[in-house]
Amino acid sequence: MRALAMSDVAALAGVSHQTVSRVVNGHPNVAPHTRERVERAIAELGYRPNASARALVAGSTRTLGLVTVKINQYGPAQTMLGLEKAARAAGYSLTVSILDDATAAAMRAAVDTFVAQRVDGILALSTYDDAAAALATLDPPVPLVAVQVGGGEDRPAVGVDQETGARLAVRHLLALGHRTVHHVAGPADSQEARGRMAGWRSELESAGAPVPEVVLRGDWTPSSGYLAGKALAARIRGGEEVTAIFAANDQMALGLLAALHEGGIRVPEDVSVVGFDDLPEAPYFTPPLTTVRQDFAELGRRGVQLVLSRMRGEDQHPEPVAPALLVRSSTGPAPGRA
Amino acid sequence: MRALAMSDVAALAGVSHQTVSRVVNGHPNVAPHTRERVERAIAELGYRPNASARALVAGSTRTLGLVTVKINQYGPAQTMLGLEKAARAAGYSLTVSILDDATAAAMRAAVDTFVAQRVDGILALSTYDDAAAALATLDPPVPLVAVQVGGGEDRPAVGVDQETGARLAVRHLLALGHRTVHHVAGPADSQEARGRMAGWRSELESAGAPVPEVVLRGDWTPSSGYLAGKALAARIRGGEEVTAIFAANDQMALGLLAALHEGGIRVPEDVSVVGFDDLPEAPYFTPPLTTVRQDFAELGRRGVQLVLSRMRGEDQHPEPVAPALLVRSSTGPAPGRA
DNA sequence: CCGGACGCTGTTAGCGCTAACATCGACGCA
DNA sequence: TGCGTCGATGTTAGCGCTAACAGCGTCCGG
Repeated sequence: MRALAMSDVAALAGVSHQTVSRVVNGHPNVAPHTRERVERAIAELGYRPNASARALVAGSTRTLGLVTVKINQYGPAQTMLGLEKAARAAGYSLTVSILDDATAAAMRAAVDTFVAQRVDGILALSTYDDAAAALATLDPPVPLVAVQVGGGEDRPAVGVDQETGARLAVRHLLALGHRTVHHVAGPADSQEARGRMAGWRSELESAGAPVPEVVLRGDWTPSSGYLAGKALAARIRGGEEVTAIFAANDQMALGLLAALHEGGIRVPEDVSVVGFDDLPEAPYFTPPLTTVRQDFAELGRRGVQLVLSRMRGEDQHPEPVAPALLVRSSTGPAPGRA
Repeated sequence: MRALAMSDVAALAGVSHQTVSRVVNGHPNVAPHTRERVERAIAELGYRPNASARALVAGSTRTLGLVTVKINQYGPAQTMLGLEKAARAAGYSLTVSILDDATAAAMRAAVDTFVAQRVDGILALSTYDDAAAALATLDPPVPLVAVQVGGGEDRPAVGVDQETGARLAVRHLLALGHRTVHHVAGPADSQEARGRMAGWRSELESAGAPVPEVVLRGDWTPSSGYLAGKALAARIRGGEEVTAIFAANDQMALGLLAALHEGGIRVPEDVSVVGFDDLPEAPYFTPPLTTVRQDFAELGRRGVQLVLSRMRGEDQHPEPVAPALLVRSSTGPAPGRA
């Protein structure tokens, strides 16, 4: 049983396969009643043109490839949604490859598969240095754009402006009268984490506030935030002045909150906490979390827009997406200053 | 500038394109030194075989399509990861289509695109009735398996056993001495939500416990759980006996926890709460949440296994995946019974 | 020393489609 | 009326690949 082909439709409609092709592709110069006969035949047989054959002759699959790493985090997952939606809106399909870790070999294999599939463009989503390094060694014959990771030299990229986001958080805390802001950072090998840390530091510096040691470099998980919270609680009980904490993401902020709560430290009365990401759960943390929101849908849109423009040979350099601060109840005036 | 083809490699290696094909596909009967020459030429040019051309002649793209709806929830997102991983492990690529809503038209369009792309099999992931209904109207020329949604009549499907999961939760609560268990349900049009509700009810019935009215049919969001919690807190203050609550997912349990906390009701001293899903955040809720865990990786594996077996023409009917109860600190003995 | 088998390689056809060119009839204008 | 034009349709080639078959040299057994 051979699959349905254009010639089957042609036979049923009593025309040549080329006429069917013209109807399918909406060419002009087809007599209305011929077009109608062909359309009826298509509907009757349930015919769908074979994309492989089309791709073979057209040299384009109208497909984009997405490689991504460690997508269990909220941010990457949302970005992926945004990318898929934007791709589909532009008439492209998305083929995904979700890697466990960003080794150069795994990246290379994924990109290789995409190249073999003749995707029209490739999107790489990750914030880890490993991924960035692996990307740098790659030179696929189609445009490759990095999402949420500065691609290095001349690799085109889109991202959210982490530094600005962090500055927003710190500025908010300083405005509330806190003398300084402690930071629970993300992993050292994440560009995103470093961006947030850089923003935190530079905002403190430009406000003339002291820059404390980073409390802990977590791994984005609630559990590492919990560890940081335990350490911080001990220091506070030891008399150290810690009144404001900026956690590099909401999940760590959650762990932090739990540890602080256990340690009998009240948020926001004793300590203010800000996160980053705006998880759907964040408004229901105890207390509801002040955080920085990233617009992942917009990021996805720009990512797709950038590959498409590269495919057209344009040399566009999009602006980073601006994040926004959402103030809820986990932040308040510095103690003794209300 | 034409893209690299097999003939370019053949020319460089001084052989026919068919010999290149044999090398690429690992056929025997190629002289070792010829093979080596060809391999060198491939490496030198960075040649990758054109999957479209292969698919055209072989009739198989080694690609699976995944349609899914409302993937912002943790469960579906994790399942998708599991599916991608399992597909890649089996040597298949995954093309995804993430719909905003499960209208029949959108589903049909997505499946149509997959058929045009000549995917070898299709996976449909959703728990909503809309999606199930839309699926029922579809009859693609390749196997279509439903994941996490009973496909109806003869549509092959894999899923987690929601009912058993719910019974686990209820049994745990009853064993702690609670007279009965209240339920904060998920949306009425979700099969998953109904499965959890059915398990809750039947476990209560078989234990001879009274079956209270469902507190509220939420929409999986923390915010709907919060509403339920507000209502419940009011009823408790009004003197009603509510000591154990089973929320249909962790996010709603989180909202519930927040509302209970605000209402001055202690968990687990006054009320025990169980969720469903085991979010990464769940151990860090206040208090850490007892919940039911679903093994999404396993679900993904079975889903892929099922399509593949269908593609081979087998008629396999896999068992549902068994969930497991994780006891943390949000559940305790019924008040006055410690 | 010859014929058949076998191992290696090349040639050919065809997968389903689109672009380019060919054909054919109708119509308008001189 | 004749010819050019144009619109509708058909025919052909070729995209890059694999399967099937053909050719050709080598080696072994009788």
